[in-house]
Amino acid sequence: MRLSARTEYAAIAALELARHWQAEEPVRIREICAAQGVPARFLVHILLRLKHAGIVASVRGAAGGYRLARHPEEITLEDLRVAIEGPGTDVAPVSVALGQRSRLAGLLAESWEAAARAEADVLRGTTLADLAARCRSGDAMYYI
Amino acid sequence: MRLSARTEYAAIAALELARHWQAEEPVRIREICAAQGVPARFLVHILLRLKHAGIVASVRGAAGGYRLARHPEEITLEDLRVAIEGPGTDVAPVSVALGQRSRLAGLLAESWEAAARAEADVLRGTTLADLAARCRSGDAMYYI
DNA sequence: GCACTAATACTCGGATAAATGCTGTCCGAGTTATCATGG
DNA sequence: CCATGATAACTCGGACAGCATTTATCCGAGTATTAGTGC
Repeated sequence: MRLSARTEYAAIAALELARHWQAEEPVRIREICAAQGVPARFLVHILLRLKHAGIVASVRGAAGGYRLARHPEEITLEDLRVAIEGPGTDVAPVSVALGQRSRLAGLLAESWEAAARAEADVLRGTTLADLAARCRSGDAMYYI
Repeated sequence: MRLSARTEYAAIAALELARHWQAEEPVRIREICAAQGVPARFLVHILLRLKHAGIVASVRGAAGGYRLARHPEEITLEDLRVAIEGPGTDVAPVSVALGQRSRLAGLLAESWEAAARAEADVLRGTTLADLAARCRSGDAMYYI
């Protein structure tokens, strides 16, 4: 239920990259950290994971940095979450295991997973493009 | 996103108690463990938390045990979750903290919390009575 | 048959320990742009 | 003006340490039922 700091940092960094989507030059880690207050040495490894997941692309060497590998509209918060935490995360491993022999535990496993699906659906509905747009135009409209 | 084993065990135990809701005598820990394969010494502390949360009532002494403190229809999976994990669990503490100064992080904090709310809503819609009923009558009807 | 005592079975709650994962740092290596220097 | 080499800036990736949380286990204490024992 609680997000790991890694995942949060990943989203912050990715959203920062989304803001610079139109720019030519890649964004350096130092810039992200300066703007958002994220520990730099830690962010390195996070961006590395995002790169391996195909969400982010990197440019090496001086004047290098990171940019989004796909259009911001095609990257959702759920993408970022599974990129960091891995897809193999069972929501309720104990219930699933016990559910092999106990009908009761099996029912619970289904319920937990239904809740997790609801959460994932919401995250899948939020793209980086949405957030970037709301970030620019003070999103007073969302607070009616 | 991943449930703690404690929470899963709590739900299993509570659902087992719900099945014996109509019985006079309380259910002993050993019976729950025998039926569901939960470590006994661990379940003691879990039931203690559920008791402090007012979800479960205990009868001390020989022939003692546990029973639900409320009607199974008035106990949801969300109740069990907050009883075990505590209500003070921020979903995205980092984003909330950074959101004080960064609009970007603030937007993310809202998004994470919206997803968490969706999940909590599903859990709030599932009562122990529901699950107990489905547990008795082989719930083939749910698999259309 | 009755009162009293001992044994038993259960809950209560804290202390403790091992395992695991999270968070963050450090360091060396690889890669590229930039700049200085010499021809 | 051009070529070459040094330097700086950045990414890559593993190793590692400190810390917190999780997952139990253990033990003593409290409480009520039950069985036994003596009168």
